[in-house]
Order: sequence, then structure tokens, then C-alpha cells
Amino acid sequence: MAEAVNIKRLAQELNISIATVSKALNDSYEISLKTKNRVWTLAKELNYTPNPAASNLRSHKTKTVAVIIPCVANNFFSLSIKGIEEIARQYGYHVLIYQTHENIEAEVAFTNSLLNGRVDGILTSVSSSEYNSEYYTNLVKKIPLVFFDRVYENLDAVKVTTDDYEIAFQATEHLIECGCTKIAYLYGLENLPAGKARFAGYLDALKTHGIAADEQPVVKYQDDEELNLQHINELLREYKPDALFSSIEEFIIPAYCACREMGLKIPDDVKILSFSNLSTAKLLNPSLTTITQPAFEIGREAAKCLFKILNNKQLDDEQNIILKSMLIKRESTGC
Amino acid sequence: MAEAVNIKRLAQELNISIATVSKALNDSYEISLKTKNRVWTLAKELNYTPNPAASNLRSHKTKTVAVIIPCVANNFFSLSIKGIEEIARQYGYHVLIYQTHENIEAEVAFTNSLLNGRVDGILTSVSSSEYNSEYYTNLVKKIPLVFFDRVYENLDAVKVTTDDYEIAFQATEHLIECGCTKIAYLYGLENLPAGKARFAGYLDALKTHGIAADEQPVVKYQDDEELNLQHINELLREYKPDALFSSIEEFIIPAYCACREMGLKIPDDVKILSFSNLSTAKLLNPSLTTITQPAFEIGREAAKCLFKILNNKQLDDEQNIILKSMLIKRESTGC
DNA sequence: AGGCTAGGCGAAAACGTTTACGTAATTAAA
DNA sequence: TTTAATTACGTAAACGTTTTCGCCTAGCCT
Repeated sequence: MAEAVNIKRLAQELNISIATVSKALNDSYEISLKTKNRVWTLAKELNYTPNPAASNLRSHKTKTVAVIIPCVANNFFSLSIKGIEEIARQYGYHVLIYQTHENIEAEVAFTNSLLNGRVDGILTSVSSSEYNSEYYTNLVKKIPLVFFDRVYENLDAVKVTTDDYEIAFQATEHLIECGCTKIAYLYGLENLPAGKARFAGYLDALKTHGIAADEQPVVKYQDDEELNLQHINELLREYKPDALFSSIEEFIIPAYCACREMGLKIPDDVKILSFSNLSTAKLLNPSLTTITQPAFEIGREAAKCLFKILNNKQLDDEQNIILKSMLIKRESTGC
Repeated sequence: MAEAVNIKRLAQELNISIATVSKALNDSYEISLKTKNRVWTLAKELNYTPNPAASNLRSHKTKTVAVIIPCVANNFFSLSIKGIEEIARQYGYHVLIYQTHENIEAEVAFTNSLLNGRVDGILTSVSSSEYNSEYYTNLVKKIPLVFFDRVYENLDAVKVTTDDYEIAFQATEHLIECGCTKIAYLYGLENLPAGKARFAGYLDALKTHGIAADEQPVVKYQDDEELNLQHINELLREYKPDALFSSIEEFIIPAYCACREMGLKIPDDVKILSFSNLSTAKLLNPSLTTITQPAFEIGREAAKCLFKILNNKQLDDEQNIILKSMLIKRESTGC
């Protein structure tokens, strides 16, 4: 605060021009090693760091990326961020976080606020409330963008996702093998490819095993804890399913609570299986069979892609990176 | 990207000077309402947003704050961030996130990288690995800083914390009332005021109830899952405590697992109580008695304080804001 | 008429970098 | 020896704002 240490100051003290200082700091080939060393040592001595605003204004590089997600207080996303941050640190980038809370207007507002050069690129996992691909069709032309997990399809952008269809298929088969025939589906992300793929995997598994898919009850996720609990209660009462397949983590608590309220034993009366990154899944009562996405890896991969793009490196052939989820069998499906 | 829309462009189209445009955009009293309206409508029409780098460079305001925390993949911190972000949005600020992973060097490196005008202020919850107050003593003179939860004391900075001592005291009393006399302590954050306060509350509660405090076993947290599990196993085997008081969430899984491995029934053989923001605490097997900090509120309060400082508003008398935690009794302490 | 005030606006400097271009000295090529 | 190329550095413009200062006009008061 007291003594502003900038490039000019360095130049004066070393009796060279500010251009030389700038080039030396950026390790330009134009500058001799001798001069570079003088600059570097003085810079270190004076604790100089370049002013990011000035540098950004001139060079149009911010060394900053934005992460736009529904909510950070969610195991999947907080793990993703952890992965993103790890890579960002390696590349020397800064990370801005924006939470949309599944609100598409907030999502658009945030994104638009980034188009004036505030960031070099964006990592996003889109809101589930709507599927408005027009906006993103235009957006991807304006700024480097990588989607992760919750993506828009058919766009000229990199996407990092998981094998939602396959793992949902596999998980449904697991329930069927455990003897379930009335498998209710707790439906989340229904507007998004991920949600649809999970549901499709579930349906196809049922069909493959000769179970009438269209007769299975479905509860759609609402942004209201009470409502979800109520719907699951009704589901259990009216359809008496022998299994609940939950496509998102948010259904776990209401599902367990509903079973408890109705006096249903898990897994004897009803089996439960859910997509989830809960670290305490194995401690639940009973422990929960989960489909666990590699959230941390997804974040890492997405970030790596973005930084490759920002550094003009060629992306290896494919624009779609698909990682594998894990089906972890525990007591709640008990078999 | 194609047509750069900046203040100059607006000025040209309206046939006024760029100074007038800038002042109009900032709603300066110097400009007539008529001109302001012309500027505002054109700005909206052309989708103009000011270049943050230029604006920052000139005005020394970034409309950005940094949050420095150990790890985002932690229920307490992710909830805090949610709170911070909510307030930041209200004030129109952007939020940078940095994860230290309890590494004091990373913490210092990140913080230093923010002192060149990248952010207007910092919200931090410090690493537990060390207590190096010299650094922060200097830091608070250089940039507006608010500590939350994990703080440095005796500094000229705002701190948002919780009633760690009182709630730990109260929780320990709860265990004693349940008949426990051999209460082992799982010690986390031992270098920080929060960790010390929790331990002190525990010790004082023991003393108050005539239990020899210095005979109670203590397991200190290690950054290694296996090691913690092993230590708790040893603890259970050698000291046969009738209760575990965990001062941090990270002990929950190893504690439950250790009990399971040793064939100990919770709460019959050993009761468990932990500081935690786990949303699934009530679903654990058995459900877990927790001390739950108001993480979301802490984030909100800390952010509010910082923005008040940044806007030169007077902080209400006190530099220390202390929020109340909740003791939520469940089956794991069964009484 | 002359002087004053205030309102509304513009000119230009400044913020701290990066970079295109110029130049002098040295070295290599012819 | 002359010419071309290379090395090492400097000059100055530019990035897009904000802000100080000054100017002009209109209206008001003596």
C-alpha cells in the first residue's frame, strides 16, 4: 500500500526501460540472461507481482476461469470443484465460483457477466430447470467453454460426462437380480441428457428382463423437501414397490425417512439404490448401495480440457470424454 | 468478439464524449437525466458491459473477493461458501475460491498472490497445520480481511466464530448425563482457537462433574484415514471408553468403522457424539448426535462484515461475531 | 451591462502492463 | 571489406476505463 512497486520502479532502479523489464519478467527471448537475472532478483527482493488488471487489459488474458454450478453444497459438485481447483493451481489459474441454484436466469446472468473479459474460459454444469440450447449455441462461439456432467448436446463444445445409461442399466439389473419386479423410479434431472440417459438405462434394463417398464411408478424431483417426502410416502403406500431407484442424491434422505415413517424395512420390504457421492453411504442405516460418479476426476478432466483449449493445444481427437461410474453394492439392496 | 462494444463506441454513436458516457453509466450528478437515458438505452441495446480490467486498473476496485479455505469438499465449508456467495451476489461481487488443503505454504502463497489488487478483500478460514500469527499480523494491514470459524486471535480483524467452548461443554455434560465416565476425545484443530476451545469445554465439563479430566484418552487427528482408524481401534481396545467425543467431522467414519470392526454396539457399548454438518447424520446407523455449526449463517455473516468494510460502513461496535451451534441429540448417545 | 453561479459536458491524463517497431552494436556471411 | 543477419534493448502506442480540471452556456442578481 505504501510504496507501489511496479514495472516502472523496477526499471528505474535497474536503469533500464520498462519494456525490457516486462520482457525479462515474461522470459522473452529478446532479453539477455544477464539482464533477466538482474530483473528477477530485484523483483523477488521487492516482492513484485504484476498488476493483474493492467496485464489483463493489455494482453486480454486473465488467468482466471469461472465455474458455474447449481450449488456448491452438494457432494458431487464440491468434489468436482476440488478437482478443478487442483488442475487450475497447476496451470496457475484462478477460479471464480457461481451458484445458480438451478435457476436458469441466474445462470444466464452470471454467464453474461463473464463475457466482457473477466475470465478466459468457463466450466459449467448447467441448471436442470430448463433446457435452453439456443443460448448455449451462441455462447460457445463467444468464449471457451467446457461442460461437465450436466451438458448441452449437439454443440461445438467439449463435454465431460459419465456412462449414465450403462450404469443405470447395470444398477437396474442388480435390483432385478435381487428379485425386485416393482421398481419405482425417483426421477431427477429430467430435462437434461444425464437424467434422460439414466431413465433410459433403467427402462431398457426392465424391458430386457421382461418387466413392463411403463407400469413402473415414477416420482419426479421437486425443489421442496417436504413435497418429495410426501410423494415418496404416497408412492410407497399406493404402489408398494419392492425397490426404489433414485437418480439423484437428493432423494436419499426423503426415501429413507419415508420408509422409516411407513415402517418398511430396508432391504427386506423395499430395496434402495441411488446415484450418490455421499461419503457416509456405507454408514447409513442400512448402508446404501450407490452409483458413484468419479466427481473429482470429472472436475480434473474438464479443467484439463479447458486449459488445453486456452493454451491452443490440440484436444485429442474426441470432444466427448466419458468416465465410468461405479456401482457399489451395500446392504440397502441386500443380496 | 466481432464488434468490440466499449465506451468509445457508445460515445461515437451518441455524439458525446467518452467522459460523459462513463459518468452517465456511473449515474454521476454531473450528467443530465436526458443524456443518462440516452446512454443507458443504447448501452442496453448494444449489450454493453464495462471491461472489468480497465475499470479495475483505473479505479482500484475489483468487485471481487477471495475465499481461502482448507477444502471445499467438506460440509461445513461448502455450506459456508453457499452463504458467502449469496451475500456476494446481493452486493454484486464475484467470488474466487482457493483451497489450501491444510497446507500453510499454499495458504500463504495464495494470499500473497491476492495482494496486487486482484481482489478487494479476503474471507479466510485458516489451515490447521500451523498457527503462524506473524504473517497475519502483517497481512491485516494490507488488505481487508475477515476470518471465519478458523481464526487468528488478537489481530485487528473481524472474526466470525461459534460458541465452541460452551457447546462442547454442553455436549460433554450430555454424555455424562447419559452415564458416561470414560469419555475419549478425538482431537482436531489442535493448533487453532476453535480446537482448543472445544477441548477446553470438554475438559471443564468433566471437571465440573468430578471426572478426572487428565485420565481421559485423546486421539489426535492425522491427515491419513487409515491412521485415524487404527488409532481409534487402539483406543477402543486399550482404554475401553464408554463414549467418543469427536471434535471434527472427519472422525465420524473411522469411529463408526472402528466400532463395527470391534463389534461394539453404539450406543450400548460406546456412545458417539461429533461436531458435524453432515446432512445424513440422522440416517446413520445409528443416527448420530451432532454439534452442528450454523455454517451457512457463518458464511453469510462473514461476507456481510467484509462488504460493510469494503463499503466503508461502520461495523456495529463488535469485531467478534459469535454464532450459536446446536446440539442435536440422536441415537448414538441414546438417552 | 457586467459579474456570478451552476449545470452540463469535453479534453486529457492516468492506471500498469504488453507489444509492434525502431535502432545500435555485434557477429556472421559473402 | 562490405553486407546481411542477429542480438539486446528502447520508444511509444495501446488496452478501456475513471477522474480532474476547465470550458461554455444560460440564467440570475446587482
